[in-house]
Amino acid sequence: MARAATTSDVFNAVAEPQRREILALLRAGERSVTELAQELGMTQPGASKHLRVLREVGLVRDRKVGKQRLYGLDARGLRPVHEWTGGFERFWNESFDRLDEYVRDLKQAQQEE
Amino acid sequence: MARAATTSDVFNAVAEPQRREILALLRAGERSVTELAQELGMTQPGASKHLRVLREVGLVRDRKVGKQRLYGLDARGLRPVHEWTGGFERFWNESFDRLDEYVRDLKQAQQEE
DNA sequence: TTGACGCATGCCCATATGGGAATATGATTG
DNA sequence: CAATCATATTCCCATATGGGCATGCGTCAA
Repeated sequence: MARAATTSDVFNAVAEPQRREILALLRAGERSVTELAQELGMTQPGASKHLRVLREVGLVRDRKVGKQRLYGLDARGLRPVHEWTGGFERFWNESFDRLDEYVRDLKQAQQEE
Repeated sequence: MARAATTSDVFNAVAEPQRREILALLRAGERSVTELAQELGMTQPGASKHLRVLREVGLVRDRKVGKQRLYGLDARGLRPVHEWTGGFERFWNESFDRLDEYVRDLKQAQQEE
């Protein structure tokens, strides 16, 4: 099968560093493709492609303004990701005396291999 | 270049649905590879491969117990993902009267295309 | 030592990139 | 209509899967 299509869900769309940069930049407001490309140091086609992915999963919206196309953030799709990871919060906050002990045991066990 | 290696960072590792299932299941406690495979309906090699990815990005720890290998959750790596998405919280919570209006404008603009 | 069991790997395949370059598409202006 | 600007697409390539299957490897029991 190969990997899931990056356009299939938000998790995949956000797995790409440059796309995360785009989203971060769009927090400051709408941008045209060229502006995005310049500010993030990518080519215009490159920006377009990433924007397409983001658009298809609904993380950005585009709007035509003259011959430009302004892209804006629609972060609602990130909420599921935030909530999913949030479901693990108690695990990374777990009292470290227990976690550290656990990790220590692991290392010891591995040394004994 | 092709896509970034899934073992390169947590975002990629978590982009795979089955790997998210594994992590979710491990919240209930350590599991052997076979147990995981059975409970999630995947083959043993399949489980092993996903576990390897998770291990390489540090989301799980393994421990030898007899001829079994117990995998346990180490969710600390998920924190950056949670925080990154958290940086968009105010955008998805943004007063919907404004967002809805924005979206409405977008749709209208698109119909006029 | 020989099996049997539990996992990890290696192979092969089909698929989905992400990047670069060239080009098609759309829209605006003269 | 022609020229130009802003984007989107298309090709082509190298790479990284994820899945299925067979197999190697380490461990424990008889």
